[in-house]
Amino acid sequence: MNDQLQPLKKQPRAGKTSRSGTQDDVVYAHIFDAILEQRLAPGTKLSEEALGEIFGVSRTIIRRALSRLAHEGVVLLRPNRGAVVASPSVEEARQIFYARRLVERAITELAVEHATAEQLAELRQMVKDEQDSFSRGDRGAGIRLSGEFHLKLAEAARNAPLVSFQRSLVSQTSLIIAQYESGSRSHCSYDEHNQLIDAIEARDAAKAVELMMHHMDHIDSKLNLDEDSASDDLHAVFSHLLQTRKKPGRNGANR
Amino acid sequence: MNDQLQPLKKQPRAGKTSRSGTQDDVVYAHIFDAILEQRLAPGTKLSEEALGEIFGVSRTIIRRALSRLAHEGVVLLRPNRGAVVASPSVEEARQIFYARRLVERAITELAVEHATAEQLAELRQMVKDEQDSFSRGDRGAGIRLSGEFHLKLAEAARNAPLVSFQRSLVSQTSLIIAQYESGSRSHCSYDEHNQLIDAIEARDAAKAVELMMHHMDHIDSKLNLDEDSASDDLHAVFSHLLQTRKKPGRNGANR
DNA sequence: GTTGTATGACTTGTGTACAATCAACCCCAT
DNA sequence: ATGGGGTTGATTGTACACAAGTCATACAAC
Repeated sequence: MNDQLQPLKKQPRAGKTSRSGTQDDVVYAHIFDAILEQRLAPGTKLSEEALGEIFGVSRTIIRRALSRLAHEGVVLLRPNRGAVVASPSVEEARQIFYARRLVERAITELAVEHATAEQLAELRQMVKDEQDSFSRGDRGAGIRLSGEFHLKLAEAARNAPLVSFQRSLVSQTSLIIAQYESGSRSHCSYDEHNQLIDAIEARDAAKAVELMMHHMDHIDSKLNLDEDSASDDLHAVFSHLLQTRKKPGRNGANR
Repeated sequence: MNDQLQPLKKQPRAGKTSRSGTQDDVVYAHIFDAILEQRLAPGTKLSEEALGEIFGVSRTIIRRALSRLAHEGVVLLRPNRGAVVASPSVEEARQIFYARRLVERAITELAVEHATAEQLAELRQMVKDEQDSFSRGDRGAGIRLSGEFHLKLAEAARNAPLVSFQRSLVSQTSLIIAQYESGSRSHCSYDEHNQLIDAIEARDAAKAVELMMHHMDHIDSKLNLDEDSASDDLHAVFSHLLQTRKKPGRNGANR
């Protein structure tokens, strides 16, 4: 279970939430990334002690990071029963996508109004990185960068509450993609991202919003959130209840 | 400073977030309420030890509650320097109101679509309670109930992410009102709330949204967020920098 | 063979002690 | 008198230890 978490390489990761660098944030960022890159599957149990050993900190720190992740909706904190990576139901996914459309529309309009040349350049760089990752075959990094693109766009909108809400929505979307993705088609086509930047740079709000909505359509058309995916089998139907059924891999526990 | 916090009366408060009752939630709810009722002014220092003594729990619990409040934006957590009640700047207030308009519009549309008869009844009851509080002269409870009305409406919209976002926005709005309210006029006129319920019950989305937007206009027209409020006096201008300037009452330190 | 129950191991919840950090204060020099 | 530097006091950050709860296994009864 825990071999999916790389043990704390100190190198200050690039475009991340790496702020003052209190170990608190480091742990948070690593788990957050692991989820965005889908190295942590929905339903995975997150043991406090195991994580503490991996990152070399006490449970206190882990606990704070988990509680923060829980508040953002990517981790489910069950009282007395520990934390698991959230596994959104179809209904939850719908709600998240609804909220995301709402927020992305507002963000796009605000970005058209407020985005600076510097921010646009950063966005273009991110799209390039994203494209590189995909063509390099690093699907995980690609998905994460795609998410961070939408987050960066929110920052360009200059509205702090929307940014924090967007952070939560983007990471949950990543989880949903992990759970419900149908084909192996590429996700956020970076081409759409580029066109979006063009429209924003041209200060064409109507076109930018239209592109963004189209982009949203694309994303969830790639998922099968239709009921049929539910009628698969009992195990899948109640996956959000069981959470984790497999034993914690006794022997070779931690490395 | 701490005489503004009532020391944990066990009586299970009525329409509140009082869930499973783990002391964690109790502390959170009490501080949250105190802020919504404006018994805790923006900028007030929230000492962990003092709160722990007041509520009869260890700092561990207080710390969790504070971190949760910080995530919702009503408390500012300065590293190594403790927590204070947030004091939003004019710019932050603008951003919050923008986001709130966005969310309230969506919530209203969804509520028109999803609200059950039972929920509408609850909403009407809340408006009545709110009206009672104001006419009873309990301005604090009135403001809190007014905020909880908007929260309840969000729940009727049946969209979990929006509810949690709305919670954060409503409480921050309460702080803004505390800081920037001009006259002593009543706040959310409960009459507007009632008309809103009527429109929702009639499933008239257009009218409901119009009423809600009008309602939002009313709320921030009562504030003076215009620059002039900035030129008031030095103390107000830099309140977000100083946070707490007064000495900790040397001698009779705690108690 | 299945269901219900009890015991044991393990995980999480909470309190407390110690270390690190910051703010205020005082003293001294300019 | 004013500004700088070190010291003191208090508050927060982190780790650890114990208490409480949960889950799993084994055993007994039906």
